[in-house]
Amino acid sequence: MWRYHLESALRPRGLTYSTWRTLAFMQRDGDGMVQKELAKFMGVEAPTLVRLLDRLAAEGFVVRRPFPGDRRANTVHLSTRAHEVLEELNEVAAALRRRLLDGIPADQLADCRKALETIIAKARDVGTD
Amino acid sequence: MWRYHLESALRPRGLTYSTWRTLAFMQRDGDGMVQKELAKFMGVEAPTLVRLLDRLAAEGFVVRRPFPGDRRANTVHLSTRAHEVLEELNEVAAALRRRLLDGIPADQLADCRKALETIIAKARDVGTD
DNA sequence: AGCAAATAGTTAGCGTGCTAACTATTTTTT
DNA sequence: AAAAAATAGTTAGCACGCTAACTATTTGCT
Repeated sequence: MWRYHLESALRPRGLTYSTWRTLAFMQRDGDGMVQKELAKFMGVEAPTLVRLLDRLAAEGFVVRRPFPGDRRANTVHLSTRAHEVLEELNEVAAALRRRLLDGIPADQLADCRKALETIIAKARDVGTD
Repeated sequence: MWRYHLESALRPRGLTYSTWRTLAFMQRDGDGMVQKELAKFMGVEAPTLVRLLDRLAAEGFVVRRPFPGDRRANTVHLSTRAHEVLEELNEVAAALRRRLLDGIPADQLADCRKALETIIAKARDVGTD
């Protein structure tokens, strides 16, 4: 539903939920990262990121540059246009988030977060035993 | 992660997470339903269900039968083989669920559920205003 | 009765996730 | 120094979610 409600703001700007999410991760800390790192940061496999970047590059939101020191690798960078669009969209996303969480008691949210993080930790363990 | 950990039990039986989920919904209450109803019950669009049923029918897990009284509609039914496989898989899924939730305080889980349900309710509202 | 609108199911096509397999480069081993 | 193994990125192909558009039937209107 989160995705769904954002679509109306994303589509007219030529983005989908996943391409927007990619830009958001880059903005947060990933600008200049090598693809492999960004994929891990986003929790996505390398081929998935390749296609997202292909689209973003075609639309002029992202540039791939050769990584000096390893000719296999690219660093990825946000265009100025990407920064502009992100600024608008971050506000839309924040408003939706506020709206969805509004009125939920803080301790309930805290418990929820705690429970979910525990589940995630346990799930990570399942493979390794 | 839930999906991912179930895959190892599903794949050798010729199922994916989504096809298994379809069978599980049918077992729970959807056996004999018309496709439209089952889709709604599962929270999925009609064309999505069509493809899932196509695969399940091809593998012999499911049968479509004409719905008496409306020649446009089919009812869908589990095969006996589907019932057998479901029995095994439900145990696997229950074990995983127990394992993931084990040790999380009951009140934390209750708060989590409450918070998430509130968010879902709010999200449903977003469209209608 | 007869035409318009709605409905059940389907097909077509896009976006995103995955794994497997390929190329080009880098690192490690011998 | 040469061969083997590992790594970054990519391509190919599958599954599944969606919307849009089509067919066949049913329902509703006049």
